[in-house]
This record gives sequence, C-alpha cells and structure tokens, in this order.
Amino acid sequence: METLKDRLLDERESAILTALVYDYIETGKPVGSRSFVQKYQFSISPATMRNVMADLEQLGYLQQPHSSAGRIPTDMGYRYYVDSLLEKYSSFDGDVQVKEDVLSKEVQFEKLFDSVTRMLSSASRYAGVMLTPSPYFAVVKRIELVPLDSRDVLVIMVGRTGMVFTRKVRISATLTYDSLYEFSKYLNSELCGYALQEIKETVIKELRSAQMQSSNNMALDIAELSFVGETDSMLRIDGIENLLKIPEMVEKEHLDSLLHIIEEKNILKDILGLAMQLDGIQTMIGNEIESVYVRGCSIVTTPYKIGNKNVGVIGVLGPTRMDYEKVVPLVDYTGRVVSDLLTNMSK
Amino acid sequence: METLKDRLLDERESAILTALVYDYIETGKPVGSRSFVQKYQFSISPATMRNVMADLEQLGYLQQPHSSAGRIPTDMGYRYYVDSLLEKYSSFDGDVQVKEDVLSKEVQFEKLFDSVTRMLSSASRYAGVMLTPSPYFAVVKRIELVPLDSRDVLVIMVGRTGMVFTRKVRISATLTYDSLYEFSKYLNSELCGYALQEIKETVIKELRSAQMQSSNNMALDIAELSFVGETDSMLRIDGIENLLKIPEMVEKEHLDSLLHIIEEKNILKDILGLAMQLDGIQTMIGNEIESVYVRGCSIVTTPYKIGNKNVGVIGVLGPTRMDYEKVVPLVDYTGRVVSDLLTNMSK
DNA sequence: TATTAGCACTCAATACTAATGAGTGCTAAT
DNA sequence: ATTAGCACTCATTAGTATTGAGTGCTAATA
Repeated sequence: METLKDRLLDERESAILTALVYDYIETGKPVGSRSFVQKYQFSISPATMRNVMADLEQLGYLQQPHSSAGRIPTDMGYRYYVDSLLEKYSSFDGDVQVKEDVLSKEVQFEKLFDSVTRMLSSASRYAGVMLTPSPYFAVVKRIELVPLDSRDVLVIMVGRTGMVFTRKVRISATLTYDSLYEFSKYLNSELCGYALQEIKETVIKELRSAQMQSSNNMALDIAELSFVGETDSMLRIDGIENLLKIPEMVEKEHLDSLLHIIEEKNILKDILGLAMQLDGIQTMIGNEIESVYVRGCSIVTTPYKIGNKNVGVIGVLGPTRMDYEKVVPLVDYTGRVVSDLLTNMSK
Repeated sequence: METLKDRLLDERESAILTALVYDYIETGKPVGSRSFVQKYQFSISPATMRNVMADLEQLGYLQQPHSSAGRIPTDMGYRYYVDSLLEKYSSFDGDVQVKEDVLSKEVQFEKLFDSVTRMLSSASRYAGVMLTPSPYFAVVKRIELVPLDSRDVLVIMVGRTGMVFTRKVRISATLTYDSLYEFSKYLNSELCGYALQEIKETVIKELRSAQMQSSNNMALDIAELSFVGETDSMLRIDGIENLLKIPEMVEKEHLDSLLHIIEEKNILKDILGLAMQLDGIQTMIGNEIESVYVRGCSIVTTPYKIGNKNVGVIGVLGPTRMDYEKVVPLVDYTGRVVSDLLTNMSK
C-alpha cells in the first residue's frame, strides 16, 4: 500500500482541487461529489470524484465539516489555489496607466491615505488596510521652526513628497525669534536632502563631532529631540462594515477573530511590516497568520514605493473564503498607482 | 373613566419607571412584576405593580415584546430616565482637576485626538466618537510657504494651539524663492491673529480693496486658494469592536443600524454638528436620531471649547440600553479635560 | 377607593422525535 | 483504474409537548 503523504498532485487532481476551492469561494457550501461533477462537467463519475476527494483530504488539502458532508478547502487548499492563481496571473509588467484619478487630485496626504484605503475596501467589498509611509524614509526638503511659547518650539518637517510631519519640542533655554531663525537656516542647510533615518542615525552625530560651536549645538538639540521617539507608520483600516455583512463572519468564532484583529492593531501592523520587506503580492491565509486567536481571516498585500524603495504597504483583509481572483489584481494595481503617485510627487 | 393620556407621573410611578429602566439596562431582560417587586423591595404586591405597569404602558413609557412577557422601556421611557438622571447629576460646577494625564503629554494633535477617542471607548465599553476642532475657528499664529516645484506651493498654517493645517496650492506664475519669502512676510503680518473663518470671509476682501499692489495681490491669491474648499472637521470613531461584543447588537436588525451609521458617516457628522451648537450634555435616544435606518442606538455628547467658543464635540455611541449613569459623567468629564487642554495650549 | 389574592390564559423557549436528503465509504463488477 | 450499487451518517427541518415566567381580570379586602 503506497503512502499518500506529501506527493505532488497530478493534472487531474490539481484541476479538481482548484475547481473545488473556486466553487467553495463562490457558494460557501461544502462541495459534494455528485453535484460538483455535474456542475463542472468532469467526465468522471461521482464515485471516482469521491476517491479523488478522499485522496486530496488525506494529503491535507481538503476537510469535511462532518462525516457525511461535502468537502471544503483547508488553509493548505486555499494556499494551493492562490499559488496557482498567482502563477497564472504573474502581474502584467507593462506600464500602469494612472488615469486622471480621484487619487491624483488629493492634496492633503491624510486624505490621500484615506482615499486609498476606502477605495480598496469599496472595490473589494472586504476591508482595506494600509500602512502609511514610514517617516523614516522621508527625505527632508525643508524644516521650519515656529515658536509656540518661550519654551516650546513646533518643528515642521516637509518631506520631498510634500508630506508634513510635526513635533512639539520643549527646550531648556529661552529662545529669541532671531536665534530660532539662525537655527532654522543652519538646520535647513545641513539636513535637507537626507532621509529622517539617516539624520537620526548618523548625520547629527557627524555634525556634532565636526564642530562645537554652541549655537549650532542648540540647533542640533532641537533636531535630535524632533527625531527621538516613535516615528511609526500608521495603520489605517476601512470597510469593516463589509466584513460584518458576510454571514459567516458574524458567527461567534469568526467574529471573535475579527474583533481581536481590530483590537490588537499590532497583529496587523506586524503582518504588514513584514510584507513591506518583500516585493510583489503577498498572501497570508488563515493559520499562516501567526496568532492563536485569529481564525478564518486572510490578507492580500503589496508594498508601495517611492522611487525604488518600499515605504509602505496596502492590502485587503477578508475571510479565508475570499475572492482572490478579484482581490489580487486589485491590490496589485492599486499598489502600482500609489507608487506612481508618490514617486511623481517626490520628483 | 378617566383618560390616561399625557398626565404627569406621580411619585410612585416615577420611582417605578426609573427603577425599571435601570433594571433593564442592567439585565437586558424584560422586567416582570413579581421578581421586580422582590428585587427592589417595593412594598406593594405584584398585582399592584402590574396595574402601575399597565398605566405606564398606556402612557407610552413601557412596552411588551409580546403579550405574556415583562415590560421593557420605550425610547420615551429611556428619555424619562435620562432626564431625571441629568437633573440629579447636574454636572458639578467646581474646577476640573486635570491630572498629569496621558492626554496632556501628547504632542501631535492627530495623536491627541486618537487618544481622546480611544479613552472614551475603552472607559465606556461602547464606541467613542469625536468631531475634531473645525479649522474654521483656528486662530492663525504663523504661515509658512514651502515651494514644492515651480508651480506648487505648500501652505502651512500653524494655529495658536499648535495645530497644523496644510494645503497644496497650484499657481499660474513661476515663483522665485525671494518672492515667496516676501509673500510669506506679508501674509504673516496681515493674517496672523485672525481665525480662518474671518480670513476667508472678510480679511482677504478688505486687504484686496485696500490696496492694489501687484505682488501682494499674488500673495492674496495664494491665501485665497488655501482657504477655498472644505475645511471640515473630521469624524473619528473608535471602539466599534465594543459594540459588536454586545449580544443584542449583533442581531440582524440592530447590526444593520450599526453598519448604516458606520457607513453613512454623515449621519453622525450631522448629529455631532448639531450638538456642537448646544452647551452641556446632550443625549439622543433611539428614534430621536432622525434616520429611518437607525434603530436601537443612542448617543451621549458634549461640545468642547477653546476659551469660551465651542470648537468640536466628543461623545459615546452605544445601544439604547446604555449605561447612561456611567457614560454621562464620563463624557462630561472628558469634555472638560479636552477643553482645558486646548484652551491652555492656545494661551 | 386603592390594594391585593386568586385564577385562567398567553406565549417564548426548550426539548424531544421523526422525516428528509445530500452526502459519504465500501465492495464487487466492468 | 473506473464505476454502479447500497447501506450508512448526520445536519437540517418540521412538528409536538412541556415548562414557566408573565399577564389581565374579577372579586374580596382594608
């Protein structure tokens, strides 16, 4: 008796598995041998289908909700389906035609990010997620210092894309308007053109060691304070209501998963942070999300770029039974549009 | 036979109605005469209680889910309860002790707003809502112009509180760094100290008619463009997950209401916009929310101030069966803290 | 006249049972 | 290797009886 573990699927098995996952995504009901053979015109009998299904189950691609029900995909089954989908799709390499789009008209970044997330959710009918560009990678174009009162200075950094970051900094000495103006001139001349990351990690130190002139040191204090602390990307989610419209999502155990994801934002942040390291479409299916509390959710992501540097991630969060065939191209395309837009802005 | 419509409640009826609403808020189960009399030690018999209940039902304060069930409050019943609660509570007038709080440490406004909304939701165990301060009322402290490319200028307005608004403005003529500097000096001298609203409505016009010097007109163009378009407050919601943990909220019809509120953000915006006009705690209960699609939700709000001007609103959104006794003081207190904080910042 | 006891009645909720039907696994024949 | 045939499984649905918390009404009571 041959062992069935871990072998590759033959042509027929592969076709059947793919069709079965497809069908389950469409209907949400366990797939039984008889109607399945009819619906997809397989030229084999239900009995044979049952045999194949049994094999696929033993191999770990399928499972039965209960002993006399049809088959539904396991997470591994979904994975097989999505992988073969991605292979076939292999994101067209031509230039993206960024239409005169809603997006390109947004002038405030806050709103641009909101639009992107909303677009993802409304087009996919699931939830849209986005990790906004990490300020770390922003290249400083201009620094403005605005005195708020005798001790507080508002530091405004304008990135090359036009993105604005602010920090309130409290300093020890009292400041005159004139000295602030000097500081500002100095900081602009020294820091512009560098990314925040570089500034934080090396530039300031170099400047400090290069010279010990006191007024400039005060300016550097301000700069240093501005770059301390979290310069985190922000997580945006939109369209949770879409997920709540999916009947299976509102059922106890899946609802718990969903609430857990929404509550513990770090889970999503981690996942997206990871996805930022990798180019192209990424999918995480069900149990591949390394959190014991999360069941039945999948996420499709792609990073977006400024120039050729990944600066953030967008994605779609939905049930494991997600319409990957629609979502994958959507995420891919949207990622390209956003990359394009940001890259153009930073020129 | 006396008509029972529209008379005032006597002492006993009032006490019973209040206790009944209180009990229903606690348990969520229809209140029956026997156990109710026992639990609250009313010195009347269940039969008498039934008579009183029948009267209260005829008056419109109570209803029965079905003919042999206990009573539950109508929206009018909740209204009676909340009003008598508010009367008793009458928000203490002493100074608020703003503790060295999480809030006062926030340096970025975005994050401050997030914190407030999150605080409201986690303290109430419902959803926190906030209408961020309308930029309209922000008093300009400083204006910075940053050239992005030959045609685009980033206009940065710093409000007296330290809040920052940005606008990207596209102009026809090509700009030199020097002319921008001139514009910036001019705009700062003329516009600082005015609220955006005033600038938009009167100041610019006055300046235009007062003088026709061309370079200044160009500066005014920039200013005008910056103030055109929506300067809306933003709506923040946090803690929807809390609402989804309430069993009755996940039931079909209430879930639909909830999704409708989340989707059609304008409903909430309108409600909050209205609440901003009125000082003190406001409550909207169930059908008082003028949207046919919304059922079973209540909202408790209060405006917050900078100085003595209402600039935004905070509130808690929950089921009609909300713990008003906890939520009302929470919203009231939080409102005072936020007002205090913003007012101090703008000194 | 307001209150209470007593009683018949209502109805959601629960538990039990039977019938249905879509599905399976196994075996023997092709 | 494939298929027909058959006994078996089990979620789902509908039907039925039981229970119990609740009511309204009437007549007695303070």
